[in-house]
Amino acid sequence: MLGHANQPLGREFFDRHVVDVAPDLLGRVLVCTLPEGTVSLRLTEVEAYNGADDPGSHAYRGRTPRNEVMFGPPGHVYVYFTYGMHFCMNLVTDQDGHSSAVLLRAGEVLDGVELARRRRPTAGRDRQLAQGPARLTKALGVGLDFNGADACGDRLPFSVLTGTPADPSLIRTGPRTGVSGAGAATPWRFWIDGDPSVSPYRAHVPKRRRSSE
DNA sequence: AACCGGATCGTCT
DNA sequence: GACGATCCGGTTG
Repeated sequence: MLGHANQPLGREFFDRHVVDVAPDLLGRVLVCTLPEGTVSLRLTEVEAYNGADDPGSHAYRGRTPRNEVMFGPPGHVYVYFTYGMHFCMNLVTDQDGHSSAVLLRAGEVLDGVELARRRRPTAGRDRQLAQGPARLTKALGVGLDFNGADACGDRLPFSVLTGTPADPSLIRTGPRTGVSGAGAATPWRFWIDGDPSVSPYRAHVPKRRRSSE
């Protein structure tokens, strides 16, 4: 039954509450096909961001040109640029008008390991190719130009396949990485326990102000 | 393995 | 004008 394991996920998959979609994405296969070739990966770590009630979300303070896509229909890709050099990628969830999305934090590269390694020459082991949200986008070849792209249907470059959903008993949850303030407490980070491609947990550490002495 | 600082710029205050 | 949903290379234990 191999064919059954790789059906594309339709828009209805994403048209649910972000906290339901996020763990359900674990084990799914994200495919990115560009002129240079295809890289696919099995999602192993994600984070839920729920715009309306979530102080950690980019959308919390309302609609801006950057977060526009989060407010649109589900199944689309929200890409943002951060730290002056990195891109991170989300899949928009919930109905049109809501502003929630799932940040893709890590994955295991399945197809296109060679291409991914060309894009990430500093990676050590293969498991590190997409270990971390900015590493994941780099391995896939994703930049700001794909903000707003549709991840459902037959359109390139993205599709999300059913893959083999993670065994629910292996799914762990915890606080989100890099989120400070009230939103930090909510355990909306999901990962597959024991998977080697899951990025090591780092608690948010506010940058210290240099004291005057 | 853990910790530190530098890189680098769009976004919002 | 400050800082971020980060990564990397260096150093120290």
